[in-house]
Amino acid sequence: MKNSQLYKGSLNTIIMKLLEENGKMYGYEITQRVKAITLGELTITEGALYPALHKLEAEGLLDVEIEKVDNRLRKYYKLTEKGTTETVNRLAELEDFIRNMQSLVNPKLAI
Amino acid sequence: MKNSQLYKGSLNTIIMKLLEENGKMYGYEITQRVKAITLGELTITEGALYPALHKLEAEGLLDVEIEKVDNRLRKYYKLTEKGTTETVNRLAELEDFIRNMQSLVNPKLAI
DNA sequence: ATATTATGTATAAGTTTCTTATGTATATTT
DNA sequence: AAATATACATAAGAAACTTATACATAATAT
Repeated sequence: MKNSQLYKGSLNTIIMKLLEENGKMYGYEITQRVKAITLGELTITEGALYPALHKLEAEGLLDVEIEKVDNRLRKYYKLTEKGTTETVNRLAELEDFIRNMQSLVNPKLAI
Repeated sequence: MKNSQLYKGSLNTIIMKLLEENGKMYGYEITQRVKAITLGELTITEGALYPALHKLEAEGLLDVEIEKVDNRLRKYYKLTEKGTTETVNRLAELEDFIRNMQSLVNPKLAI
């Protein structure tokens, strides 16, 4: 909600990294996990999350598996083989991005 | 051009930081500086840069000053007082963003 | 000499990613 | 009984970008 513009473009990478780490997760779980990890600073909205999950699935990067828990629906997502490969690339891109941003804003500490 | 989606949303912060550091710069100079600092990894396109500069000016964060050098036009931009204050906020947001992203992708190293 | 590249600014059309708002449904807490 | 939490979904609109195009001068390469 009050997230800065900076997060724009990073949602897919966040989702894929969490799935790589946890095997499988469902949408609501992802939102809660992100909120916990960032100490409430980053709130992923449903309007951003669900379309993103559907798109990653359509691209063949995620597989979905439906479960019913406590009479409520859950859609568990996990990385496909292609998704696992792509996650490696995305994380490398993220590291480059962070390094470049640090070079730009803190030239003294540039590696 | 081949920049990853991750850079989306970071252009304003980059521009403001460079202006804070260098006093005044013109558009083309900004693109070249960014390319140099990131070792060619980040290329800012004109289609992104000029509208961004115009918007920051319209918001009262930048002042512009036209000069003619070698018979060619240059528009030098510099931070207004308001822009200088806002730059401090943006850089703080960027640090939070980077910290949060590192927490997400590298939980072990979380601070 | 002339064609390409570099310098310098600008905008318009279209895409992607998000926000905001709304909708549906069940379980739990107040 | 009402509000909050859990769980998914989509549609309209905003914002930031990409891609393409346009104009103009200076420098370099063929």
